[in-house]
Amino acid sequence: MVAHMALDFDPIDEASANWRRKKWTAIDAMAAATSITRAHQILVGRIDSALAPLGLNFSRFEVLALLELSREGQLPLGKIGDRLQVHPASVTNTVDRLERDGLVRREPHPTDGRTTLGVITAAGREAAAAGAAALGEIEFGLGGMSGLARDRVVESVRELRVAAGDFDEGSPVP
Amino acid sequence: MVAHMALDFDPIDEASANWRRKKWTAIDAMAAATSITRAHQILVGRIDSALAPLGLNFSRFEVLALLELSREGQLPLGKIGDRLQVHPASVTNTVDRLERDGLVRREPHPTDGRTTLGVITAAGREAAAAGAAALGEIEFGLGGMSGLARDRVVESVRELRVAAGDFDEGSPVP
DNA sequence: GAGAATTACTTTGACGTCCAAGTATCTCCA
DNA sequence: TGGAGATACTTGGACGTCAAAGTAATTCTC
Repeated sequence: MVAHMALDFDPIDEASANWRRKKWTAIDAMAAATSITRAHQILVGRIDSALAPLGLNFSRFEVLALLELSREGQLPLGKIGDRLQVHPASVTNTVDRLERDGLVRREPHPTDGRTTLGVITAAGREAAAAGAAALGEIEFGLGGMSGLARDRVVESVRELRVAAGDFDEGSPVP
Repeated sequence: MVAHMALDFDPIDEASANWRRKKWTAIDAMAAATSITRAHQILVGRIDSALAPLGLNFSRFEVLALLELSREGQLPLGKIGDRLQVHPASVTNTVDRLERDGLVRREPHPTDGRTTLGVITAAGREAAAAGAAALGEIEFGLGGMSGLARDRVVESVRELRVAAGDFDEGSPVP
């Protein structure tokens, strides 16, 4: 984590004022984008700190959780990338480390020679549960954000995710 | 950018359902954290694409914009890190590249021998303006998110930023 | 006023992400 | 059925971020 000095003003408000003075455009968008960037930074810092004692970080935990929650405890690496929206090379890298730590193992796909399956191990299941507990404990780094604000973030970002083509609209809330 | 397949369901809704089934906790927080993570990913992708033709990326642009908006067009590197909330080593790295491209130059601080100033050059000012225009054009990657949603994100994240100690509360909106 | 502590920046190393290119396998279709 | 194209994963390179250690200069303190 970065050691910061607390400012005596809201840096985003100040940036907005400066941009306005400079007559730059899309100031509301700038403020929102900066907010999301900073929020992400705060969350990753808190989450990685909470997972570090378990030998995990957010990426590794996401893969473990996805496998743990899958029906068979295994998924093709490509499927993992699709679900987590990360690059295939990142999946390879993450699974390498999980495999090195004995939390996941690779297996060949029974019928498709191109495909590699990531299979969660018993140790992996334990790590996933421990990670979920640790993250629940710290509310996924969202401490300080109200329930209403959390809901609004989810709703607001859903608009963006739909626009980005993450999924087809109109899916029912389970 | 990662090439993704559009899913026919909302992956966050689905994850929430799975976590509920597993009796894991803080599901609302998980959904909000996942939303912020994904939003950040979408924004960075769009923003970096828009800035790439200018030889910039978001980090570099942020430094340039900060300098361009500063009173003297120059700031100590440490100040830059404080404002942008990035690690000193990252500032060094970013300024290295900006300096290599002639958009910023380093100068010794006139009275404090420890301090290095980042000074924006004429080319840097042009790049900052061009970057701001390019980002305004794409609304900072927020295309698809309504004005109401953007405002709500800013408000919601402000709670988190205050909790994280980014700044002292109660600063007036300029 | 000399040494200790602090501050500012850089360097080094570990890790994560992406792109582009490479290898292996499968699918499609003439 | 055999080759072109698509698909799945890995590798190598570039870049960004952070932590920790190193260097240099300033400030504090007795």
